[in-house]
Amino acid sequence: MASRSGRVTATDVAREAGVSQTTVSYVLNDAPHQKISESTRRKVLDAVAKLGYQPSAAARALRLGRSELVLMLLPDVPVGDSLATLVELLGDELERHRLSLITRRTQHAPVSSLWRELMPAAVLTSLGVSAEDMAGMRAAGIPVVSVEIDAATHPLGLPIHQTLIGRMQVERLAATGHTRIGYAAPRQPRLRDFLEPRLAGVRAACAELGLEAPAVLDVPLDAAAAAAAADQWHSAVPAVTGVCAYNDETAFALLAGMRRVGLSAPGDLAVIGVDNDKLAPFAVPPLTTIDNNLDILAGRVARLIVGSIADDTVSAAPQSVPVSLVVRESA
Amino acid sequence: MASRSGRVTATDVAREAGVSQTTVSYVLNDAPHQKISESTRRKVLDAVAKLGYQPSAAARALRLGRSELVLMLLPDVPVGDSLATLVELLGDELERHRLSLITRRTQHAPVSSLWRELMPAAVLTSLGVSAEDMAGMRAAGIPVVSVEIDAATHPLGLPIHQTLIGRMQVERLAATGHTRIGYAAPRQPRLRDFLEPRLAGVRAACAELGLEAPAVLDVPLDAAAAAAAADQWHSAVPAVTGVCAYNDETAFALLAGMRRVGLSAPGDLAVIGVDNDKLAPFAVPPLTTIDNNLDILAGRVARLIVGSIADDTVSAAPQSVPVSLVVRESA
DNA sequence: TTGTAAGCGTTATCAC
DNA sequence: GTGATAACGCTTACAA
Repeated sequence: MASRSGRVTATDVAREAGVSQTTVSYVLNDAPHQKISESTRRKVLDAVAKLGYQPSAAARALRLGRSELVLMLLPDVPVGDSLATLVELLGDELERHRLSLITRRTQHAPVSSLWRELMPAAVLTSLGVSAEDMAGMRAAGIPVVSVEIDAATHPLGLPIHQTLIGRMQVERLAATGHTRIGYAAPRQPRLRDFLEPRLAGVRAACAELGLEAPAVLDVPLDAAAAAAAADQWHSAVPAVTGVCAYNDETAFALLAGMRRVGLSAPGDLAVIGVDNDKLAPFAVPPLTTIDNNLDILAGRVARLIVGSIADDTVSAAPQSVPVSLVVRESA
Repeated sequence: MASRSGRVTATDVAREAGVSQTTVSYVLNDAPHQKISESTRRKVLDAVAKLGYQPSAAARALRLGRSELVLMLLPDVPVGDSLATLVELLGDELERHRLSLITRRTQHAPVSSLWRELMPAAVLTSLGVSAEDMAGMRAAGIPVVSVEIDAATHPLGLPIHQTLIGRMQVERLAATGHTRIGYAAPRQPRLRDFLEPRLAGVRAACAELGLEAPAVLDVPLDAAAAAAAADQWHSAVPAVTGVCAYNDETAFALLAGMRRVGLSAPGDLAVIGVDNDKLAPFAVPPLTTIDNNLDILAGRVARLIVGSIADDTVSAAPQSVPVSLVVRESA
């Protein structure tokens, strides 16, 4: 029976089981250093089941000084397919550990007020979190895992090798005989932070393979504009014959643009995307792309989080996440 | 200065401002029935700013009996593009009201333990939440907003007119001269609950327009399989000339399948999707589709939630969400 | 107008 | 082995 409010509390369970509330807590938390007799344990568990008791997350958080929430700070970019997928996968993964994922845009509220308020069990950052905030969180004992673009500056984070992605795109194009490479960049300035490392990888790979620097053009998500870019690449001298697209979305736009000016892939212009979008197999022609294996990343990040919550030692070995080439027909 | 833990509490602010902790609370909560002198208010706010005080969500939740979390219960289907978008938009919208959206799969944990544990400010349900859970939540005073498929059974929810979507698809095809309609259904049995009302709408519209019942075929996300379906429709007697796809994804697969067997849209087979996927303009040919205006839905749901948290009167007027036809070239 | 004090439901430190 | 008891940080009658 509930005390006076509608809620069933540990005290109610204690009363029902004929033990003290303390004992209930011991049983439920699997006795840190306590020995609970089997009979008591039974009585308590029975009472719990009978009353349908659920501990209050708020009370627990207040007492422990940290909640079971994982705060994910998102950069202020339009969340694309792949980031959305990562969030979803991560949420599922964390759910298995009784953790709830909360996402917040970095810009909407000062980051510091956010973590102070929520006392999250861990914080996941990607971009745009200030060094002070980082330090503050760490000082407060909150494990911070950063899924960063640039592995070098964040040695404790889990890197997505954006640079590697760019490299792999070029390598594929080079392997299929292309020597003059184009890069289809999205227009939104907001994406700059994501774009740059990928483009850097492309540039580096071109240099290493002895190719000319990539011809970078804006390819907005608009067929007409994409057509202009396609045309420009095609009629350059020497002509660009292979294009790395920032992502699959951009690749789709480019393919549509090419169609408008009578160009086809991979004959006139080979196109390779990034993300392995669900629709990539249905592009015309089916889109060759780089899969960043977000499911694997999600699993690793989740494990890293769970681990750093358990151990205080943030031994977060920054394992790089595999990235794979998916060959279809466009490149 | 923090008491002894690292945290800055309202008591610290009080000390700094030279007032009682109560006064701090009054000032910060904008004085329900209190009159605070301007000078005190200033002192408090200054101290808050100086110390960087942030109230503890846990303590507040414990005291108030409810947190500032909004729990969204998701059906156990692979979260597709459109549901993911809804979640994202909703999260952004709720963030503006200082609410945090938490998503959970209905199946992973018993629903009752979830809400009892989190004491959410509101719960958002879509499918697969039992009547008992509903009743339990309502009894506990938690506003429940259901974004349901079937408006009739959930008069307090906010309906997405899935049925209307199906209707509109057929109407477009009929308007462009098609009399024999096909329906491209996804294979996953998990999607049944979403599929059925749409298909029902298609059936109803066919009947009302005096057309034959739709020829329903499975169109999995596989070009080869989709090709078989396309062929079957095309060679039926009388031939199916217009197909409603379950969603844009299915439509993409179908278009790819058609290409394999030398069929083209809309000439041989007109295709109309649902979702207005970002990539729909880049389909070959550009995909005609139904936009379910999730941004509008998200806004309404958010307002409904915020409203029902404020008022206790769940006057949730179930306003239906507009759905619009986006004409491109495929149908 | 401001302060005192009683909880909200846990966990954890002691006694027994 | 088990049980009082004191926080955790906040809101809100009730006093002053």
